[in-house]
Amino acid sequence: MPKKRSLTKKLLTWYRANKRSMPWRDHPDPYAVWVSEIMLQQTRVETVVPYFERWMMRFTTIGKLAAASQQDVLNLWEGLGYYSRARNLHKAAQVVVDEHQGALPADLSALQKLPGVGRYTAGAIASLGFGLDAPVVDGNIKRVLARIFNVEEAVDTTVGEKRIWALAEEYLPGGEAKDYNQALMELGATICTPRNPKCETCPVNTICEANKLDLQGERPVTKPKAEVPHYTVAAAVIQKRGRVLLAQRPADGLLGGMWEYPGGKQEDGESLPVCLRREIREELGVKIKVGEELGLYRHAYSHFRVTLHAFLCELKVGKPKAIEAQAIKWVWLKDLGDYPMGKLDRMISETIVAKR
DNA sequence: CAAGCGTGGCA
DNA sequence: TTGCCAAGCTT
Repeated sequence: MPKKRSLTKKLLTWYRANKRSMPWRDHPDPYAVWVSEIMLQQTRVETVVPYFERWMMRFTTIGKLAAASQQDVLNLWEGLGYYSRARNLHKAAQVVVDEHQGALPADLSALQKLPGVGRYTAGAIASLGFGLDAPVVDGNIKRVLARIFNVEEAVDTTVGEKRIWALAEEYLPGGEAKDYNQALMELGATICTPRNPKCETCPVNTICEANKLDLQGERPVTKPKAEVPHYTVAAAVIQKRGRVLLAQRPADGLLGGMWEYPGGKQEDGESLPVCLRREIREELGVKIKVGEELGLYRHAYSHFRVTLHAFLCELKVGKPKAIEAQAIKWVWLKDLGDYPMGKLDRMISETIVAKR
């Protein structure tokens, strides 16, 4: 086993000489650390930077965030994905105002009680925001520690996770958690990468067990992943006097709270127009006439792929009432930007505008 | 505790 | 084109 002192010293020295500049790193305060950590969940630094800048400009304090509408919050988050993060951040801000006088608590277990804050994020706010001695484990750290210590258990199982957290805690240098945690993550992001790690320039290559055994490619061990299903989906662009009908998705689940063109999944053996008429009847309670196809869009989500066919439609019978959807609204084309949508619906919007 | 939850970059 | 993965959390 590597010696603690020698490992942590090498990592800290390397980090202080090589850390990248980031907006939340250059002026750290607990609120900025919190927002950045939520945005960075499963998301790359370069993607987050512009969202973070806009967010901190618009919601300068936790109080301002708490007082905002969910619509404004989702709008700033649009395009970033995993929208429950935005809804939870908003909710948590209200908890912080109501129960912690508007300031984040400098306490690991109190932090972890906030919606959207798990063990990693609580540790990150505690160490990076408050300078406390708390360990963190993210995807980078799992990989880095699994290689340095040649961990043979799969890191995405309960047993493997426990082992990694124990290593993170055991090797945490007292008083240096802030830089040490970031050093491990920075090493994972820039040197100890999933593919083609740059072991030649790694500051701990003489200590790393996987490097010594030439097992970098075999670590970390993970369990096999499930196949992703493929769905065919139909969406209706229902127009009326220059406006289109948007429906708001239910608050939870996929794209929760976002606006979309109504429609849904094609069932076995069903034609697309039939699918669309059925979905619109169930979702809005009206009948439509299906017209020409506006476009075909392919998109990959985390756990499935879709091919979406969008059709220009007309209302035939009845006035749309929200049944499956939370709410519906006729929206001028120029106002589409005010409504937070997922990628696919945004693509359809662009096609509509381009075709006019 | 396995499954659900977005999007973009890269090989 | 497809699969993999990226500063995870919730149910």
